[in-house]
Amino acid sequence: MKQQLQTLLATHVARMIDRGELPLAEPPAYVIEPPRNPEHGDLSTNLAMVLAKPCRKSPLELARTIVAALEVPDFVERIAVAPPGFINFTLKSGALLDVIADIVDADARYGETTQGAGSYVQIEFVSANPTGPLHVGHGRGAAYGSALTRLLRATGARVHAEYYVNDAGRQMDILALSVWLRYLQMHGMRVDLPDNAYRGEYIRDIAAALAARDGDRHLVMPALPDAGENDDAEARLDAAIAICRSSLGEERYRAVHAWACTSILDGIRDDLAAFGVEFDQWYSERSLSDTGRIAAALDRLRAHGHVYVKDGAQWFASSAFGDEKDRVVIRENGAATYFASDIAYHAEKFERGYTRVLDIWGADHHGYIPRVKAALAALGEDPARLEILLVQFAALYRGGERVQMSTRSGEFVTLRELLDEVGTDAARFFYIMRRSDQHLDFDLDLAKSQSQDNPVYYLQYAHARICSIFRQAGQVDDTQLRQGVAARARLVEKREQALAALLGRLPDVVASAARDREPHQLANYLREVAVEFHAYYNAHKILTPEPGLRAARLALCAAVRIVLANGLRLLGVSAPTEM
RNA sequence: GCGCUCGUAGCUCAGAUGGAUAGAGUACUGCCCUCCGAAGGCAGGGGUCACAGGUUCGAAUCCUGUCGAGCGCGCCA
Repeated sequence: MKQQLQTLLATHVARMIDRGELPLAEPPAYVIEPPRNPEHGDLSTNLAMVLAKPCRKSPLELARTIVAALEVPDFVERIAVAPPGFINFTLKSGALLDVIADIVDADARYGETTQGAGSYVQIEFVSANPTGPLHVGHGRGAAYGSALTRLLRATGARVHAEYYVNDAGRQMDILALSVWLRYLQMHGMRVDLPDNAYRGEYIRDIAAALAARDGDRHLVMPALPDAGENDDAEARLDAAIAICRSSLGEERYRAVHAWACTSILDGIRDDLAAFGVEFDQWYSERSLSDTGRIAAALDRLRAHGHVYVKDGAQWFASSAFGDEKDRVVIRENGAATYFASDIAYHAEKFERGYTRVLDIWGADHHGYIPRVKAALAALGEDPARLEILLVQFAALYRGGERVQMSTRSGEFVTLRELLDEVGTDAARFFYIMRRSDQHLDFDLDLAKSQSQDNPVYYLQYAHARICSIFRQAGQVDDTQLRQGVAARARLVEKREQALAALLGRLPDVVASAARDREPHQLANYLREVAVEFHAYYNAHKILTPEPGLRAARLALCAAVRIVLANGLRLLGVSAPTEM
């Protein structure tokens, strides 16, 4: 109905433009949406007010002119003009209830649209360094990216979800060193772990598993440097890595390195699977250099004249493309920087032919955006095709105090711990119910000990309650459900009309949440549906003795259940039939 | 210092490409199970939308400034 009104108004406006009644070449941007106050009708448009300025007429007068020339569709009860110039449509009550038939017909597919059809989207998220288990900070990006993937697919888009694995670089060397030192300790050697190495308990587990697999094959006396040799802790760490490499030899070092990496990656995969997050591809950073993609990307930049040498290093002239300064891509020691990998990775993404590339990053990386966009521009690509979505890290609170987290020190709450405590459903919903680009205070005590208060239970309860009603009602087969749908005109109560109107919004909400990259819009909407349903349930008896009314109400309940189930599924939250 | 993101009820947050009387959860108070699930419902108080200007029919929303908060500014990843 909304769409019919949209086309009606659109053709009307087009006609006015053709006749020269409007001093415009293109139709203006107006909206048609349900007004906040239901007393103003079922749908409302600001068309006249938007036209007022270019027409130099009063919006009220303009609205009257438009309405007078508008033919009233058969599903509209009346059209009213209200100050300062709204045009309000009140639908016939039967028309509002038609959505129940649509919902029951579409069933699991209700909420899907075609606005994203033909688009091919790549979405990269989480991409946490495999140097330790995922913690609760990563959970937010995981929940967000996963929900967004589902939302985009619901609009008909093809979506390729990807995890970029940082399996190269210094962090991984530190990890390998940390595992090796624990391994040595396990074999009775008296070696110390540097403070800035990875000290989490999981390092011991990996070392133990390495010992179980390889025995004492990596048992070599290291020559660790004295603490006093160098004042800089990071430099001492690099020296330790060098000693680790030379002590083990390249082959054994690679074995330890690979073991550490895959061990942690396996854990991350398991955690994400338990969290309901799936990827189509795990893209290895190491593969970029192995396949020569980094060199190729830098060659492309060089060919365009955007790379120069200074102080022995190679620089990309990113400041010519809006970045605040130029960036090193090849260090003086000949090693490529992380940024160089990222250039190659994004160049490769663009070559794959996506209509849209989405990166979901922690907000602390926001300063990184200009240089990546600059690189794409320098490569001759359109940076606007890359959309970088920032997720603020959740600030953790325990006992009213902020929890400081550090992967290296091993002091953090893992995603796995969170899932064990509150479950996947509560955790996912907790993350998604707020805008992801805003700071989030994650109260662990609340999430863990008082999980009853978590809003997700409110939604799931509504779903379970409906399922319970159907159990009470006995066998309601497809034929009976259709009879109830056919009898929907019996639903004359205000709450029934309001509920039906609300259910009709799901496709719009899904489309809007996908378009704005804001899954929380759907979470808020579902809460509204649950509120409306619980209120309805308390006000009116569903299972009345009167068969026709009872069937109609059951049909409405079935529609609510479908909306809740579909919406929750898009957020990655289960819809239990009983709790 | 520069840049990015913000500032809405006691607390945590919504507010749909600017719309009609700014909402919810929570907390507090009082009601509602002989009746389909009380993990629920109903009712109540609580606001100078940080502050000051500007844009226009209309601003929490857009622009400028001030104050305040978080984050970022490496040949780290």
